[in-house]
Amino acid sequence: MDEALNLIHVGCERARDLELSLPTMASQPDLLSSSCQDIMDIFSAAKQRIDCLFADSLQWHPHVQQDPLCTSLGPGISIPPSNRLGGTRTERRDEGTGDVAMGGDIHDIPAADVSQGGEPSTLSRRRNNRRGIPRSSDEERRTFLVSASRIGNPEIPPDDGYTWRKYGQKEILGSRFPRGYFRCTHQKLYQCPAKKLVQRLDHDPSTFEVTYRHHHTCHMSSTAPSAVHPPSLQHLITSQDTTTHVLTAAPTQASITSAAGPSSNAWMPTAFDIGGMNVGGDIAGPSTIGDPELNYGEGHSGGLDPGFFSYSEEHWKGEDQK
DNA sequence: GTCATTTGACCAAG
DNA sequence: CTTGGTCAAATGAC
Repeated sequence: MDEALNLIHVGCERARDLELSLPTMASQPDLLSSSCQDIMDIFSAAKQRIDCLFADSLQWHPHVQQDPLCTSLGPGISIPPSNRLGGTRTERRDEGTGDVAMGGDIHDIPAADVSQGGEPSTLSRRRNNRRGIPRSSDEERRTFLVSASRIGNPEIPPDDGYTWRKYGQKEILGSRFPRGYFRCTHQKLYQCPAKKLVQRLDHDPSTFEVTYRHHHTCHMSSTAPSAVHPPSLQHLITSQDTTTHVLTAAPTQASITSAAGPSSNAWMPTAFDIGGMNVGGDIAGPSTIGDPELNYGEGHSGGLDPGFFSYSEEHWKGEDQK
């Protein structure tokens, strides 16, 4: 891991140098291009090392990188579909579902499809409705820890570029904070199945556990309003049977919908998404580090905040020591 | 009027 | 029976 970290260090330094040199290099596209290539190569090498470590620690097979189910999060971060926090019955049950087809195997039943029968009363109709998800489903889940404390209000988790509509909130056993349930705002319009569950951590209220289910399909539509401005990667933690990806992102205004109202829970996030597994960052702005690996998702360019790494490294080390 | 949030009830799985 | 996930009526904001 040290080797990967060193590479990331070097890459960050190069990126910073590039940033400082931008005014002068702007007129030298060749130099600019080669500098970008250098940085890409460095991060790419770091990614490979981290991937290898990941594969080893999780006993993944080498094919994991080619596995379309293992979606790249950027340099060094790949998430298997079966990745999730352990502990709950649901999560345990989902173990070993890494081969589940992603995206195509949607188990959620759209509301429009749920109603059956003729003209039942409200009560009977609701009784006939299939409530709750089949927890034994093999649906894909991806869990991340999202720190909201780096930029902006730590009470408000970062934006992920998607717009979410809250459809439920529930007290979870053993948790001080309720879990919020969100679905893509465009679920109906574009039959977008993406959902996310957001829960604040007991021991670290500034961190949110965000679980994504299914992928966004709404942004595939040319008319879909969803714009992806994924967050920058913060770091990841691997522990025992749990691999949790920790990210941080700058909060933005764009897609915060559920927290808008005065009656909303201040902490409850609406958007920070890797629902489409699009992770990168809008912090870096135009100076995107253009590794092909960083082109997360469907045509959304990603960027990494040069400053993010220095932060994440400290964080990483701290977590590694645990 | 439209859209989003809140919240109690419902449902399936364990 | 317990629990997590979802539905949908009620409510509020714009």
